Amino acid sequence: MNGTRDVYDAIADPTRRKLLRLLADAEELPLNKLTVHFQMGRTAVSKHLTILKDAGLVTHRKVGRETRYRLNAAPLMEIEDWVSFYKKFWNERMLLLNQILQEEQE
Amino acid sequence: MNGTRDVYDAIADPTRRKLLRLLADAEELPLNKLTVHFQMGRTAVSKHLTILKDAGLVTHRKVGRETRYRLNAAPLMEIEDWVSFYKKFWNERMLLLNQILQEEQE
DNA sequence: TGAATATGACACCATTTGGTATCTTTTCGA
DNA sequence: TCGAAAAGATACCAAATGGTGTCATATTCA
Repeated sequence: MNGTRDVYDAIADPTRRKLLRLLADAEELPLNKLTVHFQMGRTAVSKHLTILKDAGLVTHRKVGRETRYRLNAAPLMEIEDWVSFYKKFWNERMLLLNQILQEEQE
Repeated sequence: MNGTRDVYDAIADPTRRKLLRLLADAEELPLNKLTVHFQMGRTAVSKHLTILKDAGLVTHRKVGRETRYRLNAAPLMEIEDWVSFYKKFWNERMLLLNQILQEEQE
């Protein structure tokens, strides 16, 4: 099911962010190749992939006896949109910081 | 305690994102003014604010009998950094989509 | 002073989360 | 053809999460 899971929720877990990164670097990877990079068992990794899939961040296809996963970054646009709203605040903060530093110099 | 809580984790909850937005629009707000915007009780909102505080996304100060909360957007830069890495993927996807649409037109 | 307001601090509870182990099915390859 | 590899499905469990209600404390103000 797509869009079932909140994207914010999907990326909250460090394991899932690492999975996204691995898929970003490798185009397409089966579960067992992904599992190697973690200390947890195959079932746990599979669950995390299901969550990513439910958020639309990952697609999969069966090839022989393995199911290969692929990154779909599109849903991350929502995060980008959301966070961009707050840019002005940390920019304002930067301006304030610069102002303070400048005053100290004088 | 600052930096105690993962920023990704802090923004995963919709209530907490709404809190950030309310603070973004209002500069400074006490707990009771914030609580009005939610269906849950005061204690629950307070807990969410503690989580935001632990992630460094919020500061607070006591004024009389109320404690006023203020947005600190700076930690969101980490999110911005993280998500910007994936921009190229949805851009590539866009390019691919445009290509397909163009082929269909011909 | 005394009531009402604002909040902190707990104790408590149901549900979700993130992991495990195990069993089954499908597929590969010697 | 038969054993091993890959993964799905499921049951289970401890801990975290997101709420609640209640009591205590500090502060305002009539």
